[in-house]
Amino acid sequence: MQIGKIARATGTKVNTVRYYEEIGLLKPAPRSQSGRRIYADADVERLAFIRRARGLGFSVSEVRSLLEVSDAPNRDCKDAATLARNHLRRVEEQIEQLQAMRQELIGLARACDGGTATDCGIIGGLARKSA
Amino acid sequence: MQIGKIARATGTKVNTVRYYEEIGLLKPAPRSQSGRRIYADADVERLAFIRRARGLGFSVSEVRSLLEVSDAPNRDCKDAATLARNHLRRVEEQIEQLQAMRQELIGLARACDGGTATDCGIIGGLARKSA
DNA sequence: CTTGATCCTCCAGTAACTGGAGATTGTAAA
DNA sequence: TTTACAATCTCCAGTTACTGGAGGATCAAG
Repeated sequence: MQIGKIARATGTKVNTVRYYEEIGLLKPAPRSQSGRRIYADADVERLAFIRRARGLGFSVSEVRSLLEVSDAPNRDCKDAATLARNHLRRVEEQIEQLQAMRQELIGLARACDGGTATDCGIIGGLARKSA
Repeated sequence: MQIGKIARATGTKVNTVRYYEEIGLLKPAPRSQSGRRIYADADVERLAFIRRARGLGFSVSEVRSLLEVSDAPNRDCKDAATLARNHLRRVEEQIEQLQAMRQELIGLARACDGGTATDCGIIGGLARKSA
């Protein structure tokens, strides 16, 4: 299949597929006579794997590591497990940060009574130390 | 005061202060004879405002708008309120997304029994559609 | 008079794509 | 057969919000 099809099959943009090849997540696809990339079913699976990992927030370099493990079936998966655990921790930290932001934003919004900027709790809250 | 001091006072890097000037969040600071930027107390407050807004996740362009409102004391603050509400919604969406990721990651991690890559629930979970 | 700390400007790099220009190639209808 | 249109190709610039560094001036202290 050509690039458009594998892109559609995995919910990826065509440019992104080429980008993944460029950075080595996908190996260079063989070409047709006219130079178009040709993909096999296995490539769809690999790309889907990449997309799922990215969708879970793994960085490209982490995905690279995950693919390495995946490509070596006999390999111990502890690297993958470590990656996943660390990533989970990061995600949880982000959640906490965002929840703190949320609380502050709610506080700010509550302090806004719809008057002028001087009286506005949002502007005022940002301007004073006790945000 | 010079740039190092205002930077320290607001927990900003020196380069970042210059960057904010470059993109117009701070107006060009007057210079000493030798060309060094000179700041007043009001600039500390403005920079602190910027930092707090950024810390709450507002984008630079949103901060720009918030500053505009803040700079026009008689202006109706509804633009600021709208910005804050929209931003709050974005933050909440992000929290939800991250929580979904978190659940999936926990599921993946649980499926890993520490064996080889072939049997690993992490690799397997990423490889199969039902992640 | 020489450190060492600050400051200056300019520029490149980060992450992970995304979009577009300009040129081919493939296909299908008129 | 021509003509149109879709899909592909390569290359390159732009996005966000900084961050870090090179290379060079300036300043205060000892």
